[in-house]
Amino acid sequence: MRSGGGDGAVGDDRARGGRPGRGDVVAAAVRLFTEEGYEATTMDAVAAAAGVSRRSLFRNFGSKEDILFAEHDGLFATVERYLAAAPGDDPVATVRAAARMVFQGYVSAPEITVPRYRLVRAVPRLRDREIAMTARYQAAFSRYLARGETEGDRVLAGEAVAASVIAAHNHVLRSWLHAPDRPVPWARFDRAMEYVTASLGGVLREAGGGAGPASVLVAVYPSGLGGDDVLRRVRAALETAGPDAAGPAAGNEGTPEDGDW
Amino acid sequence: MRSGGGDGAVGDDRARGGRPGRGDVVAAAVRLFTEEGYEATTMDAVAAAAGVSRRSLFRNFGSKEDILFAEHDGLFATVERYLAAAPGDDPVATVRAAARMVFQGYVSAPEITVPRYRLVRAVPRLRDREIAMTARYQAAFSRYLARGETEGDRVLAGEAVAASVIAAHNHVLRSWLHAPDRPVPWARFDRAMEYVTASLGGVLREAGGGAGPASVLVAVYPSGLGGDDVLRRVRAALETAGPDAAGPAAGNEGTPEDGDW
DNA sequence: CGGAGAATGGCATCTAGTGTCACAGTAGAT
DNA sequence: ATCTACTGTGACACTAGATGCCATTCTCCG
Repeated sequence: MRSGGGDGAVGDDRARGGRPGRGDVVAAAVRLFTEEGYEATTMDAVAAAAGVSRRSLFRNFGSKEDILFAEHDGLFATVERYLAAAPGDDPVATVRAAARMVFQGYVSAPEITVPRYRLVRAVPRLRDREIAMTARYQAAFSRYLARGETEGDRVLAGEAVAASVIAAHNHVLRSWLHAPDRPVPWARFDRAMEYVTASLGGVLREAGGGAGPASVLVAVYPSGLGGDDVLRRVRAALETAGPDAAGPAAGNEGTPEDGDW
Repeated sequence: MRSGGGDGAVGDDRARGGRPGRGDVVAAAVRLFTEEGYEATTMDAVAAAAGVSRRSLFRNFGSKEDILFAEHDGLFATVERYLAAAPGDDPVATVRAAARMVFQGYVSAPEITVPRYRLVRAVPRLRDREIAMTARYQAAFSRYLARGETEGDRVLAGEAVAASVIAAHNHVLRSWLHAPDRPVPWARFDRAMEYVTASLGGVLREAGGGAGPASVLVAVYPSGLGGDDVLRRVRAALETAGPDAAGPAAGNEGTPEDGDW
């Protein structure tokens, strides 16, 4: 790994020589939280370790927790744009693909997600925060599956599917987080998704066959983005296979490379 | 409604003339939160309105949020004891009954749950807290359904069922919270439970037929409780049909009395 | 009545989070 | 190249949730 960190998939805004960027701050905070404990680490300590002022910390991250969950917002925004732009012909498959994007977002930034997972398991406050994050995804899935309706079995079915998809996602994700050095269990992920959506999704699937796991590149970007930027981000996503915090990007060549089934 | 409040199903520990009990404090806090907003209400204001000192507030409730979610802990403990003592012959039915207890806990204390629902929808911090609470139930359900196993399809199936049950519970609960004056939709609740567990629960159901909705009184108490206490609590539960904050109790005569199916 | 134990109140203190203002770095216009 | 408008940063002050400490009060029981 490089010396000071800050060119990974964390969020590198010119962290070369000038002021420390978001990535550096997050790295310093994660280190302090891990070494000295989350509660015991004051924001002054984080500010000092990161080389910024305490005020700038709050300005750029909002709160102490948000330092750990900063990259989540970009990923969530990407997922929401994906759902908004997705065709409605096979909603369950769309949600499954969206969950795949979330999973991809986790496994492609292990420098953050792995130590954060340890912290989340230890600190109740952070655990609640993580749960609230996944609940946001679940709510987005439910909204998409409901498609305007506000009452009836359709809504209930959508919420059940969304909950099950999130549960399956978390199930596979946890198993990976326990041993992040092993290859990413894409096969197990797809199998789990298949399992939870096979039975429950019946009500929602009105057209289009089952359609196996999608192994295509999915990229969603803000509409007001220049062509060069899009090209650059797609290339970056293909190379590093990971989204950065500043700009949303999700790249993934989803060939199952797991050997356990 | 009585003058000072405090004899409902909130948690009345001798709130007659002496010091204000938990129920009075919660009632005062809910009133302030509703009238002046959650963030705008300081703990000093709550302490003054409830007639206790600020220090005692924190001592008895732990935090500002916990004032709103105080009764949840008792209900959760009851559910956990119920799961621990339940026979394992039909785990899905057991979880369904546990969800019914939770639902009962909500609908039997509308003086708290209804205004809290309004607050939860408005204040993000409280929304996260509510989500974390339901996640605790979901985790308890998953643990019960996993029954020791830590890997494999059994665990995934259990987590999916737990997530779906919670989703169905929340679905019906929300619809009731929007119009709490209408009769409690027990029929819709049972139908939703039936729906989400019919397809997914197959893996987990190994014995015992479907077994329609249980319409029996379920009461779980700590083992170190005197016979008189048990009798008194059962009677109280039967009369008020609601758990109080100090002691866990869940009463419910579950005859479907809803007219919409 | 009196003492033991628990609950309460008051005080000091810590820390997350916010508002405000002065200052520095930067891009664009003349 | 200089002025200017804008954006980000740092420093200070302040609010409020939360905790530790200790004296006081209340309650239960012998």
